[in-house]
Amino acid sequence: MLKPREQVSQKQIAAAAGVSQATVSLVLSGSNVTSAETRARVLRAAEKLRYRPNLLVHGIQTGKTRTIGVMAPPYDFYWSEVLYGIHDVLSANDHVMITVWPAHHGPGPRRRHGPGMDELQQIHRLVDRRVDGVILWPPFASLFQQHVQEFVSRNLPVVTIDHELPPEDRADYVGNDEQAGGKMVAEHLHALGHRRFAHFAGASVFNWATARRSAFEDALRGLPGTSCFTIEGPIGDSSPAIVPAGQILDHPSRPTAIFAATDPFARALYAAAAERNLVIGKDVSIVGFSDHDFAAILTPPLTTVRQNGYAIGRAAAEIVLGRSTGSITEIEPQIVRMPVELVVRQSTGPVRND
Amino acid sequence: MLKPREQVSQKQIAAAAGVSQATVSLVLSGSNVTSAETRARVLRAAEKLRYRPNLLVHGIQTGKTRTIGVMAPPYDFYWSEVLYGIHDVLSANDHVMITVWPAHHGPGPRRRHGPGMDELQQIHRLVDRRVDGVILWPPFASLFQQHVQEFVSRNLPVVTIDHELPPEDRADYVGNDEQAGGKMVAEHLHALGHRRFAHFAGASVFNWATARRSAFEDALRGLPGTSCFTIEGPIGDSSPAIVPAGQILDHPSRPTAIFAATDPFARALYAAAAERNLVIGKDVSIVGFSDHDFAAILTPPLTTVRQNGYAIGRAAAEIVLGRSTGSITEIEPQIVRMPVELVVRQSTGPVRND
DNA sequence: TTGTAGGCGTTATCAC
DNA sequence: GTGATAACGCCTACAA
Repeated sequence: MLKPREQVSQKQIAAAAGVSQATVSLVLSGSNVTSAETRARVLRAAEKLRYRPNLLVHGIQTGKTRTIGVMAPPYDFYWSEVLYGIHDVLSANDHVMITVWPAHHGPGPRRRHGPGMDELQQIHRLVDRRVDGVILWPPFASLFQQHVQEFVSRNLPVVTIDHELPPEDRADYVGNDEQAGGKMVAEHLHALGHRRFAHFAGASVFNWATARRSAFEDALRGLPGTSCFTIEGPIGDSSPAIVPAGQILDHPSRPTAIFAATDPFARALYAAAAERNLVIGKDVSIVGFSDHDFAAILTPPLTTVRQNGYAIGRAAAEIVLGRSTGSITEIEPQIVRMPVELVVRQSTGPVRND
Repeated sequence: MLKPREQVSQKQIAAAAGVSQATVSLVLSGSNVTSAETRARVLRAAEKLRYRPNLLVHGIQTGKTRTIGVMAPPYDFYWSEVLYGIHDVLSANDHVMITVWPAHHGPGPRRRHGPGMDELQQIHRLVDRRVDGVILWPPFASLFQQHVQEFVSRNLPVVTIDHELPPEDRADYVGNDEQAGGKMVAEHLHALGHRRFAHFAGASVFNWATARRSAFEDALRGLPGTSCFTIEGPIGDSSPAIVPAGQILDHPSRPTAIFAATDPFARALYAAAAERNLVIGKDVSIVGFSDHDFAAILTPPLTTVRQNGYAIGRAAAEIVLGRSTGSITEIEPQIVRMPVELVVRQSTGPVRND
């Protein structure tokens, strides 16, 4: 067996203070049963040796590691905000997070031993370290739904963000109010006089995408004289979203207003519009979703639906912690839908009478 | 003591397979000393019970948790790339990272019990979980240098990114070749005919900022007929960098070319220039540093120095792992300077003859 | 080939 | 007021 790094243990403090290890434990855990002088000697020795408790031990004893697994990368501005939210709540509750993701874009061949093998390994890294719960982002939750059972079957609390799993999966959910968002967009554009719409939808494997889509389409159906077609974009936005973006603009009955399911999709529309010499906000109005950091920088600045990633992250962390500590006891999945807000900028304008 | 969550242990497998726990351990560790049938029975039982090893135990036994502490937030595009790089190397080596940061921007009063208290707590969260090493970003390393001793004095390998600590701190270092970057910028602008320069410097508490600055200033000193003044910007870019940006543009001998120490600073210059009706790339040339995701979106697209955050992250992770596993034995700090690359876009142009 | 026993760092229970 | 001792899950001599 490997030699453990020299570590200061209670045993050494005991030796230094001339008491038993059990006494050291008592003193350090703050109990009042020891004599003042013993206590002082022990504390002094502990400080001098720079003792720090071993949470691994505490973990195997109590079954709680005060550690949460987070399967969500700093994918973009929104997800970084989500991570900040999770982090801050965990920190405030003396917890910590282990972050694991699918591999990014390393050099060399991407070895996979079958679909989802990476993800299964990552799950096991979390389980083997006995995390108290996990938080998942949509690509994980939707693409690897079977893997979620690895957690649930071990009674590990699971919270998904922006992707609601079926109730039998026993996962809590925190997301944005997609319903309200889609509706806001429809009403905003309609109020500007638009009647011919298009929706540049997110991949239908994602709950948020289908929710956003149906909310928008449903709202339009309630508004007389409107028409709308929908084109689905790629999964992830590294893929060439410009192709479907072009298809939308080249559509026989070109829409005067387009609702892009994400800000990056909106960006693809900007590029496609530029190629066709269409002026955004005049020839065609565009709305995004998320209010990414770049949304306000685009020319023209993008009208979009602001999601509060930070609040989402906080809510998710609060739920895992609640499950882990037992302060949340309901068996039914908890559902949180965070309000969103329409941020009107210059990419939307009144319809042109042509 | 709290009741541990029902967990599948080797004991239970032993009971199910009708052997001793030690035998289970032998089989699961892959040794060949057991009979084929015992082995099969044990493995079957383990699988049925969905056994997973407990790395906490392994950690207290071997002193290695296969976990690295990362004190670097997904602060912006560059730092997210760094995190991806760290993550991928760790994953490939069956390690995992715990990410801790200073608190973000939570609601309510930000309670601090003294300077750097948050950070000390975060450090202890890592130490108490017995991480095998840590990676630090500049604000941490520069602002809390004394805290670094909390790690070093416990023989924990420390790698800093973009901020080189003095050798006595025994921390390895990975950063960008600031020297080369600053020089590239000076030469690029000089070649375009510029002679009156300004540098919008990063806060001097940061190594990268002073390195960038002196590289630029030194290079200019070698180019005849040039002049340059420098104004230092705020720490972090949430602060109003627009004020010093304006000072630069309002300077009595207004520079025709400005080197901003960071892309966000360049952005502040864009805003200040717009207020003054200066056309960027014509009236004034601007260069940034980092090649953030927004650099190419700005109008005009920003000329900047590209740093390879992903490679930086990978290098840092490789060094901590090397230190932790003992494959790196040198006592002197390891130093890695990653090459950078000038990305010329439209924010720089030939000097105007006015 | 398999089982017993000691130990890793800590907490909690029980004597003393 | 303090010190043995068992227990947590696992590994590893060593014994059978």
